[in-house]
Amino acid sequence: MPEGHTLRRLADDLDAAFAGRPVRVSSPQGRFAADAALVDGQVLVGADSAGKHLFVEFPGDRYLHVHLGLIGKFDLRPAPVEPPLGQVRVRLQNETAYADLRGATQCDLIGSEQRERVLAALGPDPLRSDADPMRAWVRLRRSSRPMADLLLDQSMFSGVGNIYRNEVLFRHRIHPLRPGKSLRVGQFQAIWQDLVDLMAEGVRTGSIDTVRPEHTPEAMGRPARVDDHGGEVYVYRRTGQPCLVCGTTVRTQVLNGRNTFWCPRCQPKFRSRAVG
DNA sequence: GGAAGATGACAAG
DNA sequence: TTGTCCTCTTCCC
Repeated sequence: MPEGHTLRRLADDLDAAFAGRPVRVSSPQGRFAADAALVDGQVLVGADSAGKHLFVEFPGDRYLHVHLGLIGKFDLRPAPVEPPLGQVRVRLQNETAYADLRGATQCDLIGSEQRERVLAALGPDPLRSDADPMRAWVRLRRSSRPMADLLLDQSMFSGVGNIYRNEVLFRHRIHPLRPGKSLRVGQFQAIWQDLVDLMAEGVRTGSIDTVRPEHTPEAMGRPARVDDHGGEVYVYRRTGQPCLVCGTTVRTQVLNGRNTFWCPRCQPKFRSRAVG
């Protein structure tokens, strides 16, 4: 489930398990073998995340840079170490724990200059206290692109993935196709603050829960239900089911290759501007 | 047992 | 817009 909160948790967990001690670095699958040899046995300095990127630091200006993509996983387990199962691109291990990376889109050993380049390409990250949302606003307020599109653009907001974007649009009653520039600054600020809160909660719990207390199963007298991804949501992957708020059937459409979900009643189509 | 799909991001046309 | 990469799970026969 690689959205920003997943990467932040992963960075924190890897840091707790490995930082400050020598670590064995290997590539059972082989694709990372040459790079692994360069840092094998060194002290792991620390792990950090930015947006959906993970950086594991080694001495001598070296960073293991990982992007999990759609299907990547970095599984951390306590010792004893088990033989690698399947395609393990990278394994980190010490006396107390080991972590296996599989299916990542990106996995490279880079220097700080390259790392800076990656960071520079990212928009403000709702999980970082030093993020400046106005950087996103100045672009968004001039953009005709749909909000659904803008929210997934990592140079606009980093760390936001498909679940958070669909859910935050629902929570603010904004139609996915509504152009960025039609938003008022107050709406933008509310969305940003909501992302900050929701994603911080995601880091705490490890799941994406977006349903407000007044709409929970208990409050609405519905049977309890938890989605595949471990939390409760309003619209994400709820195609054809009744909206939790108004009962209207949740709709879906592929937009820019990504599944988009919304409630046509709670998120009414914006009025097109009068031509003239 | 095999196809399809998935919380992502690219390049090519 | 389409194709491609990467791996695992779910669904259908």
